[in-house]
Parts: sequence; C-alpha cells; structure tokens
Amino acid sequence: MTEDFKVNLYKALGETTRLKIVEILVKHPELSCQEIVDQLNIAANSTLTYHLKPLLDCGLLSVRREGTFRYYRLERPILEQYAPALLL
Amino acid sequence: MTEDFKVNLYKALGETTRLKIVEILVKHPELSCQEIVDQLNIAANSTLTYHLKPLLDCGLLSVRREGTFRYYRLERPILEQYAPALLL
DNA sequence: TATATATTTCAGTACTTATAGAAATACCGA
DNA sequence: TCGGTATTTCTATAAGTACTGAAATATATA
Repeated sequence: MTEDFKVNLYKALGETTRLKIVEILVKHPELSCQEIVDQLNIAANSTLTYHLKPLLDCGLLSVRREGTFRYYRLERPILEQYAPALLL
Repeated sequence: MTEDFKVNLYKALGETTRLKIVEILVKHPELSCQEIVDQLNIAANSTLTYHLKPLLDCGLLSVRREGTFRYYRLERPILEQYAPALLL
C-alpha cells in the first residue's frame, strides 16, 4: 500500500462536497448521478463528475452501468478500514 | 460532532507533508519542531508551522511547552477513531 | 435514423493552498 | 541586559482545486 494511496484517500474525503457524497451513499445501496446531484448544493452535473473521480480512483466508490444510467455505490470495506467513523 | 470537523480532519490528513508528520509521530512519543523538520523534505520551519496548525486545530496533535521548545505529540484516540489505518 | 435522456469532457475563472525567506516573538543562560 | 536558540508570523508567489456552462459522448426507444 503506497503512501500516495493514503494521501489521495484522505484528500478525497477532505472536501465538503465529496464527504457529503460519501455520507449520502452510506444511507443508500446505490444511486445514479442525477440522484446524487439532487441531494447536493451544486448547480452542475459536471461538478459531480469532477468529485466522483477521486472517490473512484482511491476505491471508495464503484460504479455499475445500466442503460444510460450509472449507479454509484460505496465500497464499505475500504471506508471501514480507513475512516470507520463515517459509517456510523 | 459538526460536519466541518470531519472535513477538516480528513483535509488535514490528505496532504503529503501532513500525513508524514502524523506517521513520524506514530513512531515517537513526542518531538520538537526542529526534530520533525529534520525528518521532512521541507526547507523552512515556517512550512512546518503552517502544516501543524490544521493538525492541532482538529485535535490530532497536541503540544507541550518546555523552555524554548515545543513538543508535539499525536492524540492517538482521535486517530484511532477517524483513521485507524494510520496507527499500524 | 432521429430524438430524448444521462453522464462526461472541455475550457475558463475564481479561489485556496503549499512553500519559502525575512522579520518578529519567546524563552533561556551568561 | 545581551546573545543565542526555537518557533511563529508576515508577505509574496507559484501551483493546485472547485465550480460552471457548453459541447461531446453514449445508450435507449420511437
């Protein structure tokens, strides 16, 4: 496990919008892009895509495609290991 | 526990120099400013002071004064709760 | 094929952060 | 009080980040 991995993981969690995304996904098995945007204070879907990237890159989220939708879900074991306080 | 607290804590951990400070202090009971600088890739003490602030503000570090020295130590219970992987 | 919906990519901008050197502050011992 | 050491504050700058609207891409369906 490289040092950069941990920095990137905590950097991903250390931003208001991204932490909210994680907290929303703690409460739902999976959500589409639009369903997540609807629960955030952001004006553009492109902002969500921008924030999803670091969360996906460090393995905190994964994605499932279904038609034109993409459903995002939390990888709970990773969160459990690195930031268990967020699962409560 | 406010939302901002968690964001600030993970933001504090989500930066290379600050994560290194935490990892150094995992291995030592307490260290002075200069002792920490000597183990980091930074050229100025002012840079250390800059990084200590967010770590102190979120309660991950505490400080003890002794003469002209200040000794920094890790608040392990906080790290245990929010980022236990860093204690290993 | 054409249209509609969902999401991402692109380009620009405002804002924030990391770094450093110099000056200031704090404390100690001679 | 003076000189020395430890640390912080100040100021500036370069680099990185968050956000947006518009355009592009992808998929489903009529």
